[in-house]
Amino acid sequence: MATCKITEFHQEQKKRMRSVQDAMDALNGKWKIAIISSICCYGKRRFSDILNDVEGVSNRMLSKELKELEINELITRTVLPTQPVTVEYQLTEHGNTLQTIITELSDWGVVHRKKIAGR
Amino acid sequence: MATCKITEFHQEQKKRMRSVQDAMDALNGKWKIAIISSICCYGKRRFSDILNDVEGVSNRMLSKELKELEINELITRTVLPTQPVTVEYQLTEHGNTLQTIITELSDWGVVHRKKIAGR
DNA sequence: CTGAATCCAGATGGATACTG
DNA sequence: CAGTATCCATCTGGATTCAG
Repeated sequence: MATCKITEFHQEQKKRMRSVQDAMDALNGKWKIAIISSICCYGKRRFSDILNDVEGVSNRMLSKELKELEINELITRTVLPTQPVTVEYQLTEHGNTLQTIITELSDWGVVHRKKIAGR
Repeated sequence: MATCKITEFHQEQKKRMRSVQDAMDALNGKWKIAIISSICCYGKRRFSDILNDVEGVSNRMLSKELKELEINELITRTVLPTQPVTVEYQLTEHGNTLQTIITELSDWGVVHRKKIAGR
């Protein structure tokens, strides 16, 4: 609504852009939000469960994006001493702070879709 | 903080995921946030100006992403009757509703960077 | 069960040159 | 000035197979 009314492209502005980019980097990838949603939804979730929840994802991509989420400390990975091995994933506290943003993105997405396609 | 405590992967949940995806689709691309920030910052902005603001973007990509933003009705494109031609871009009302989200993403990005790199 | 490895097609994006 | 066109290297991601 209010424009920024700045006459130069401030450092401030660049920092802001960098921060947004940092956030986007952590969330980019075709499946990350869906994966987070799946885990969040159940609290804990196993590899094969997420594979089923997230429609269309391949084990290759699931593996890759889970790894990235773990590196970003958004989820934890726990190997259970079963035979054969099972692995549980869950959100970290930090990962849980994403829920606000995901909700907002979801809300905006609804408005946006109506705006664009009227569906 | 609160997990969803649901025992099945509801339609509700899938809708949510789809909405988030719709939002992400509108914002994806390496430069979109930066482009929006540049335009927002000045209210109106010309092609070559944005090209300067957004460090690293090529005219090819700028053109492409501006076009996508326009399709998503986030910005408007106005050709001015000058010689040679100049073009002004500005945020639509709908585009302005993104500012909340961008701010939140930025805030989360700051926390996230501290968390990950301690910078 | 949970991945890693390989192969491969298609998308992405930079550099450069060109047009109205 | 504001793009478009072309070439080309790299990245992405699906399908399939293999391994602990």
